[in-house]
Amino acid sequence: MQNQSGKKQLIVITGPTAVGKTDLCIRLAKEFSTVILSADSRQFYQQMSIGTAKPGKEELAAVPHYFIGQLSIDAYYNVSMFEQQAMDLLDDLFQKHERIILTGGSGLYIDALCNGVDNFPDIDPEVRLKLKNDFAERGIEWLRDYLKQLDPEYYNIVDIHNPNRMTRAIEVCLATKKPYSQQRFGVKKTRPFEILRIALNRPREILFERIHQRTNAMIDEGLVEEVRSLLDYRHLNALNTVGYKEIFAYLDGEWTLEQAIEKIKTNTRRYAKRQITWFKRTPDYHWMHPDEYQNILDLIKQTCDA
RNA sequence: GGUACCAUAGCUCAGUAGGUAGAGCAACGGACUGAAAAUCCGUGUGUCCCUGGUUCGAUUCCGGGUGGUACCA
Repeated sequence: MQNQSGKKQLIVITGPTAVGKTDLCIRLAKEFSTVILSADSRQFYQQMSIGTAKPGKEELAAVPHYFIGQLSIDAYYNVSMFEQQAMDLLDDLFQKHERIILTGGSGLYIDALCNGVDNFPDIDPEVRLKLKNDFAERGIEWLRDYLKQLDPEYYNIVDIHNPNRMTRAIEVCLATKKPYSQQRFGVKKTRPFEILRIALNRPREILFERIHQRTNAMIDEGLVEEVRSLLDYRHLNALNTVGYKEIFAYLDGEWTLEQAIEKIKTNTRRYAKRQITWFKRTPDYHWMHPDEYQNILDLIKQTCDA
């Protein structure tokens, strides 16, 4: 079953939201009697199920899943923690499996596991909070000036319209007392396993139709109630999420339910577009249609049995 | 059936004192290293309903047609 190098294989199955990743992965996992790791930054949260289109009970029972619902809604989490935990877990799981499936739509998380991310110290949450407040009070010019002073090199390449990017750089500078740009290496880490990257896609029109249908299904399954039960946590980052923020606006009386549903569909379409843009820049992806099961199977076997 | 008003981008609409047109939303393209379903940047994609007339030139003015809306019958 192993390839020439004797390495195990991580099969990455990604693609835009609603393309059909879950169904395909369940089928593949059964075929290879293996397990599924999720790289979906919102399905991590225990209390977010309907709105994140988590795999259903039957699916979770059929194949062991990891990184689904392992976090409480108020837990802090980041991509570096994911990299570490997933690497540790893979180390263990590859003892028993030749192939393991990684699926999900969070491109940053997938890339962190495949390529690694640079090492930065943990940042005191108070620092970020203070920067956030200062920015709200003093505006983006202040943020720019601050960054320019701490790290002129990064200032020159950063998107100076993007507060999140600049805030991140500043907090690293403050925590390390060194410019952020001098700690960004972007070196690709080598992994002790082979990685096969597959990106699923469908004609745009069809994808959008699926988003439309799936959003309606979420409402039928009780999305409004799920969101209502999370009202106390609405300020948390985890809930700054398509499908949740729109329903909050409905519960606030800002939009009708119909308006909120339309907004969810629109924002989901945009999210799907951003995902596709992200995946396109990694040339390793084999772009496949989710229905090409045999071709996907052949690709996996070919890569591994070669 | 009559009268009035309307017909411009995917949608809602603005505009052109006659020189082939522009906003919002949608859409499309892009960026991305601990917030990533986040955050941010860029792009107008058009038989100006059809058809005659006037004019060097009509989306714009005039006539007719078609469709829609409102009111009157």
